[in-house]
Amino acid sequence: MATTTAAQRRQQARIEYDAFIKSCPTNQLLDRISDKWVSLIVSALADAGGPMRYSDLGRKIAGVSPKMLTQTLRSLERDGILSRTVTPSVPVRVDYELTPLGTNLSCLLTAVKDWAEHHIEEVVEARERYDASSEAS
Amino acid sequence: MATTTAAQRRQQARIEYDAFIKSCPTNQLLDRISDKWVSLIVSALADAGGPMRYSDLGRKIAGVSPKMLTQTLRSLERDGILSRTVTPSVPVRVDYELTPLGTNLSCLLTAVKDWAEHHIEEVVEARERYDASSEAS
DNA sequence: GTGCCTACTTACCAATGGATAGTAACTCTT
DNA sequence: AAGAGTTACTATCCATTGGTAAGTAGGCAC
Repeated sequence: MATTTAAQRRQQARIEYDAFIKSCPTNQLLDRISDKWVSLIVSALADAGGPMRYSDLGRKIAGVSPKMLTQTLRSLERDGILSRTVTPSVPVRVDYELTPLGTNLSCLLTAVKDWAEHHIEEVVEARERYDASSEAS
Repeated sequence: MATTTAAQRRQQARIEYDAFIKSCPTNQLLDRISDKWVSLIVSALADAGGPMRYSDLGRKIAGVSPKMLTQTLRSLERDGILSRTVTPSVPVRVDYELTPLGTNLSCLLTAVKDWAEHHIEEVVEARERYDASSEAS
C-alpha cells in the first residue's frame, strides 16, 4: 500500500492531465468547430453570402436531420457565430446569418473544404494502396 | 394514389439529393478531417515536428481512449495523411509521422486551432450574453 | 373543417465512443 | 524459473449521441 506502482503513477498523471485539459476552454472550442455539421452549416452560409432559412439549410446540407440541424444552429448562435432572426409572418420565418465572427471563421473552414477538394484524388489513391496491401496479407 | 402530395415530392427530392451527397467523395473527406480527434492528432504531430510514438500521442492528447486513438490513426494512415512504422525491438515500438500530404493539411488545422485560441474570449462573452437572456424568459 | 405551411420537438432505437481490462511477446528481476 | 514490467494494442461493456419518423403550433386556403 505504501509503495506506488508504475500503473498507479500513470493513472494519477492521467487524471491530473485530464482535469487540466477539460478546464481548457480553447480545447472545448476546438472540439466544437471541428464538427462535421458545423463545417457544413458555416460553409453553406458563407457560400450563400447572406441569410438562409432553416429549410434552405436543411435542403442544402442533405443528410442532416432536423434534430441535428436545430441543435447545431442553437450552439452556433450561443457561441456568437451566427444570428437567428424570427419573423412572425404568415407561416413563421426564421433566418440564420453569419456574424462577423462567423464570417471570420468561415474563411478557415472554406480553406479546409478547398483542401479536401484539391487533395481528394491523392487520398483515394492512398486508400487503394492501403486496401490492396491489407488484402495481400 | 395517382396524385403525389407535397410531402411525397419532398421525400423523393430528399432521397435523390441524399444519394448524390453520399456518393461525393469530397464530402466524405471533409467529414473525416472535421473530426475532433483528427485535429488533435495532426496538430500534435505537427507540433512535435517529427515522429511520435503511440503512447506519446496518448499522453499528449489526454482524454483519448486507446480504442479511439488506434481507430483514428488507422484511418489517417489509410488516407495517406500519416505513416506508421513498426520497429520490432525489445518491446515493440511504433512511430507515427505526418506524410507530406499530412504536413500540408496540418497548416490548415493549425490555423483553425490558432483561431480558437484568439477568439475564445469573444465566444465566452457571447455564451454569457445568450445564457443571461435565456434565463430571463 | 381538413389540409398545408414552416420550424421545430419528442420518442424511440441503432450506432458511436469512453472506461476498463485483457493480450502478445519478450526482458528483467528475484 | 515465476512474476512483474514494457509497448501497443484488442475486447468488452455501457452511457451518450445521432438518425428516423411522427407529432405540434398557429394561421391561412379551399
